[in-house]
Amino acid sequence: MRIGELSRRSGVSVPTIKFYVREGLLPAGQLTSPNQASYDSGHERRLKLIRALLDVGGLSLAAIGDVLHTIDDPAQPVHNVLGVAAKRITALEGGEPGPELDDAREEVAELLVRRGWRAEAHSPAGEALAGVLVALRRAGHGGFVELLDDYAAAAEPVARADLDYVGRRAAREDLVESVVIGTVLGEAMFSALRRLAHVDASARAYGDGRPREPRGAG
Amino acid sequence: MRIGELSRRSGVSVPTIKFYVREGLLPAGQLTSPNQASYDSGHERRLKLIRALLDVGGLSLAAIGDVLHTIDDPAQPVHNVLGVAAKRITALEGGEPGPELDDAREEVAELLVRRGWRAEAHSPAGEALAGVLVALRRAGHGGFVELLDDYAAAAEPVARADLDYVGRRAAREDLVESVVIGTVLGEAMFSALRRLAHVDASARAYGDGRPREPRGAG
DNA sequence: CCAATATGGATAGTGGCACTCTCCGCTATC
DNA sequence: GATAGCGGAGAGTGCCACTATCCATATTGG
Repeated sequence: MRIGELSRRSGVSVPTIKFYVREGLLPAGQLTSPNQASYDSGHERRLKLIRALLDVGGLSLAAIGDVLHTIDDPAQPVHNVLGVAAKRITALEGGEPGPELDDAREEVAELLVRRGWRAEAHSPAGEALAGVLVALRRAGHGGFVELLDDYAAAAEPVARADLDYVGRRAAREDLVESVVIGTVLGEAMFSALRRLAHVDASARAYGDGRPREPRGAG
Repeated sequence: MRIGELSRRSGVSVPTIKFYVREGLLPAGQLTSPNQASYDSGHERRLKLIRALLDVGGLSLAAIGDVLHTIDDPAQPVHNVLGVAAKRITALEGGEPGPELDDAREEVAELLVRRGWRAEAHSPAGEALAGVLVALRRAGHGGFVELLDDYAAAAEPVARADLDYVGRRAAREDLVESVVIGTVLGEAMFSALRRLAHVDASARAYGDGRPREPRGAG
């Protein structure tokens, strides 16, 4: 197909597709003449992945480029792809160093031990968590940190479900893509569900005129 | 205190504080002379809240202004504050209408019935979820939607913990602020935990028994 | 065959965002 | 009385994700 059809199918304008090719996010089409090229379903798929990561995942084009580059490198082991995807979701670069941050890192390390998680406190995710703890305390809501274990307990089955989904993929290309999609869009999915659950819990707690009803486990 | 000290305490530069005042995010200081004003701990607290929502929560200044305006309006009921906070987290404006989106909305409605959640499918959170489902399918990973119930089950205890934390606040100002902090930073906290849990699950599934590889190798 | 449209490639420009700079006349402080 | 800081306001900056324009060439429909 030519660029016009690719544009129609993907919902991305022709100039934007050209822009993505220039930026190295999308491979150029196969040239059939000096100024004609053909694109295939791989281009369409890649374009949809870019738009999902950009629009729903909220990643920057630079971050997306990083992720795609890792996906396309067949030498990269799968867990590296996960690492890059996770790293680029949050651009939270540590924050200001200081005793607050050191304490938060220590707390993250303790949490990992407490839960027996095989992860490092200094990994990007660990740093992001420490940054959140610091921000909570700085904002005067250090009490919220008490929920850390509740949150961690909820994160475990989610992560298991994610890995289970990824594990069902056979082909490497499909696998690494599902890692990225699962990491990024899974986050958006959970966030939306959490907010829906908030609405529910808030309706029950603060009243919308209807009587309270107990809910299953509580 | 004067603006210089406020800047030192909050870590926000003087021009940026002035900018926030101009934009209506921060109330002006109490004028003691035509060109002298004094700021108090309330300003400091508000400034730290702004930075937390901006740096960690990833909200835009416009969204933060919206949220703060709702917080400051004593007539606003608490669940409205939650609604505004939830609404402004994701700027996901519905996406393109079409049969895909209608189907996704229907799916969200069914989920709400299935779980007995008192929330509306057409709420911002419901729309956001529908948007994620559409994006997953468009990206060729509709299978990920199978995890919806697993995710929802994990979201319930998280939402309960959030509301429980909020419920322990007495003063209205503290309460609505904790709603915002909990909604926004809680999301960042869970995301970081989920990624840590991924690392753990991935280490067990793909790297078990082997020594950890340094990042970037491969 | 020819006009209208589409294409690849490149450079330059746009609009939004979150600041940041500069200037002014005035005030607090050493 | 010199110096640093201050409140206020407009203009400028840098980054980001496009978007517009231009050119020579290709394809397409009549």
